[in-house]
Amino acid sequence: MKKKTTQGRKKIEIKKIDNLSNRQVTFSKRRVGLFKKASELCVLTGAEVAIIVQSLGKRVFAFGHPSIDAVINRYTTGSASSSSSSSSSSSSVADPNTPLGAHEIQQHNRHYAKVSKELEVERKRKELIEGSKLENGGSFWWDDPIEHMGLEELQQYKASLEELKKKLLMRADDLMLLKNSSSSSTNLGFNNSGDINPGVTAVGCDDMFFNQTTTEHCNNSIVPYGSDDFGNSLQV
Amino acid sequence: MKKKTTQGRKKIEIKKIDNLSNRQVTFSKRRVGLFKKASELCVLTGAEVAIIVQSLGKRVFAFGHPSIDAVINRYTTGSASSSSSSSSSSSSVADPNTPLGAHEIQQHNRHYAKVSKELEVERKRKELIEGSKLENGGSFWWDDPIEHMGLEELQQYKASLEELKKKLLMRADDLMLLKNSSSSSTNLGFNNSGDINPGVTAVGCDDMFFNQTTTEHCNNSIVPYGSDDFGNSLQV
DNA sequence: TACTATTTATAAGA
DNA sequence: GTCTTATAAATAGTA
Repeated sequence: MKKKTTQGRKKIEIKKIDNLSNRQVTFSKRRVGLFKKASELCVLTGAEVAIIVQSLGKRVFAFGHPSIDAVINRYTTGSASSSSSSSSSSSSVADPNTPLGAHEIQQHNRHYAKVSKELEVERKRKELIEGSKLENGGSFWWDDPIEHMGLEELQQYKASLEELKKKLLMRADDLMLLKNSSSSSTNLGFNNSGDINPGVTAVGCDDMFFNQTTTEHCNNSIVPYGSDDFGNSLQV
Repeated sequence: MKKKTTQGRKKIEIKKIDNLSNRQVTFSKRRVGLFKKASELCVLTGAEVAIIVQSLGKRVFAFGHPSIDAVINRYTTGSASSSSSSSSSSSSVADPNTPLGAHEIQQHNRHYAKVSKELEVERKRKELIEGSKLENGGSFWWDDPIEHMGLEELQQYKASLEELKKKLLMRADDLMLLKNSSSSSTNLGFNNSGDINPGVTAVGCDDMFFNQTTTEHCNNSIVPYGSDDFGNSLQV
């Protein structure tokens, strides 16, 4: 018969743990837990995940699927951000002791700028939606992100846009005829008669093997991370 | 008294979820959980964490404390070196554990909150579209007969049309951009040109959202994130 | 979404 | 670090 040897888990407040050793213990436990969660997320949903964790003691732990560098690289470069200058020499930076090249940093910066810009656009679009959603319930199909469309969907999308354009032109003509009181110079017509878009091609995503790497990097030593710690759930 | 309304959580095998929608749901849930765990780890132990998650749909979610870039940078450079260059403007360094300053983090959090909400809106909108695309059929608000409109109504109508036009133009630009940007990179000669209508190839891995969060239940110095200061206006 | 019944994660100890 | 235990949290399936 067992007696109650411990009081079991206690609820804790999410604030910095004062006691150093407790903090370290919690760090270890939760780091493992975090990585396990991450690996499960990868396996269950096929997502790609990269995690970098640095303890206060400067020890660095990393998790990545399909690889830390692949995910980070894609994040920093944004994949399609190629513009002039620097080549596509996206070398994977595997070792934390290997400094980023100027190219990577530039890419990174570009990416950041790009994302910021996108956010800006997104925000504006949101405002537009907010302002005019009454007209049709807030949903504009033409605002659908084309990034996620397949070929068929895109073609249909394009056709729809063109039809819409036609309608708008007709409508504009009607308006002009009926009431030509416009003070603004905005003309509703699309003076260019070209296609909105002849087609969209995207860079293919290279398929990745399912793989997981986890490493602990330490300033003075490298501690291999036992795959058993959380790799067990990764059995494929 | 409650009756047993659900059978509760079931044990699942850690293997890829076959059903797409289930997979998506699980992804969303677990991503949130993962980020929460990460934030707790940060707060409890003062660790620095960066997480990048890419769904199969190529959407990117990122978590970082004190900032994604800072952590990644440190990882890639292998040392605690400086900032992530661009974007950082504030210089208020208050907490030793947050080199970038709470202010910047706060900004990031706002950013994150906004974008999250926007994404939420976007998703809802998409659902609406999916559900009512056919319903609307050919009758959109801009098809309303203007003949019976009053002056005021007409002017508003015109404004709406102009806004619509703007949107369409932006959309067209987006399409163009995507098309152009995708044909770059390692062009070893097998670009899909030569085709009058290049067509569309499945989405590339480019567009992404930059999300950063650092827990909401953090009341100390790290992330002074006022609960719901932002979400209010976005409720649809 | 929101809700539960369960499974998991984990805080304290040993 | 490991193992135990009681309990807090996360979450799979459902309405």
